[in-house]
Amino acid sequence: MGKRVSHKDSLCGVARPLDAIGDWWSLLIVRDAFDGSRRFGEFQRSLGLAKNILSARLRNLVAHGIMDAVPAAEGGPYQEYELTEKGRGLFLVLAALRQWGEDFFFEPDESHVLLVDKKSALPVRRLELRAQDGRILGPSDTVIRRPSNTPEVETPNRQPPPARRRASKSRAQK
Amino acid sequence: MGKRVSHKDSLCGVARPLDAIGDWWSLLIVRDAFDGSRRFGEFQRSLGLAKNILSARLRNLVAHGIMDAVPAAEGGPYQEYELTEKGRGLFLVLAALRQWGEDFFFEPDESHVLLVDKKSALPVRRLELRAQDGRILGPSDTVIRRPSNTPEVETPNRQPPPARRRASKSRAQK
DNA sequence: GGAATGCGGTTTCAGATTGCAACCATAACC
DNA sequence: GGTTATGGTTGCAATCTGAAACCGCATTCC
Repeated sequence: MGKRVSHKDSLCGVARPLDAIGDWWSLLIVRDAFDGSRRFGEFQRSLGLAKNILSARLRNLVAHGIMDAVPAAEGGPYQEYELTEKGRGLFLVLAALRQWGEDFFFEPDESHVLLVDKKSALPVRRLELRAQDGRILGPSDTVIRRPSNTPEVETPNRQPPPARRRASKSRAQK
Repeated sequence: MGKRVSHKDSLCGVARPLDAIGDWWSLLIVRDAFDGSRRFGEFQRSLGLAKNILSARLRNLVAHGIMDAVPAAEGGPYQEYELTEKGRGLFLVLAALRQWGEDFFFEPDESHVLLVDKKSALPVRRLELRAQDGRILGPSDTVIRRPSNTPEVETPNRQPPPARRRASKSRAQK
C-alpha cells in the first residue's frame, strides 16, 4: 500500500488517488460496497481474501476517509462499513474500469455481467470525456496543463526526481 | 469457501482489468505514456521507481497487450514502448481517477495540474455516467446484472474463486 | 447454565515481493 | 583506449502477503 512516496506535494492528480487506494483489493472492496456489502464477513466471502488482509484494507480505507466504520445497524456488537462521500466518488473510476474490462477482457460471445440503469433496466451508456463545448475527447485531444500560477513547463507533468534517496519508506496505516 | 459467488460475479468485469494492470505502478507508467514518454529512461526518471521494477512492469504491460515494445524510432539499438489500442482504452480510467483525485485529494486552494482540451485550452468537463435516455446516473441508480440466464459457473477463465493461492499472485511476471 | 457456534477480527510465520545498489552489455563520444 | 549514457539484470535485505491458528464476544442450542 503506502509502498512509495509520501511526498504528497509532488504527487499528481493520478498518483495521489493511487497512493490512497493502495492496492487492487481496496478497489474490489469498494466495488463490493457499492453492491451492498457492509459487513466484514460479506466482503470476505465475496472476495475470498484472507481476513488479516481484509482487516488491513478496511482499516486503510477508513483511515483514508473512503469508508466509515459505523456501529452495526441491527444493534449487534459488530460494526459495518459504509462508503463515505469520498468513497462514493470512486463510482466513475469503477465504471470506467468495468467498461475497459468489457472492451478488452471478454470474448465477443462471452457473457458477462453488465452495469444497468435500475429504472430502465437497460445497460448504461458508455462513458465519454467531453470538452466544455461538448466535443468528445480522446487521448490525443487533451493535454496536462499546470495551473497558471506555476512556473512554465507545459506538456509533461514530470517532476524532477526529488533528491530523496530514501524517503519512500511506507508510512503504514494507522 | 469454494462457493459459486453469487451476484458478485461482476467481480470479473472489474477484477480482470485489475489483474492485468498488476499494480499501481503500471497505471502510472500508462499515464506517462499518454503524456508522451516512450523510453525506459523517461519512465524511470519521471516515476522514480527502481529499474528492476520498471523492467518487470513494462514486461507485464507488453505481455498483457497494453503496450508494445518497438524498435527505437531514431535507429538506436534501443526500443521504445508505446500504448496499444487496449492501452489507450485506459484513457477514461485515468481521467476518472484524476477527477476523483482533484475532488478529494487537494485543498481547495491547492494548485494542481489539469486535464485540458487542447483545442479550446479549457479544462475538460466532468465525466458522467448516463442512462440510455440521458439521465445522469449515480451509484444508487445502477445495479449489476447478468446479461442472460447464465448457467452459473462455466466460463473456464473465471478466476476469483477459492484458491487464490500464491501462484495466482504472480501477476507481475510472465 | 453451559457448551457449541458464528462473527469479527489479531497474531504467527514461511514464503513472495519490493527496491536499493551493484553490476553487465552495447553504443556513442573524446 | 577510456569515459559516459542507456537499458537493463542480479544480489540481497527489508517489507509485505496471506493461510491457518487463535481470541473475545454474543447468540443459539441442549
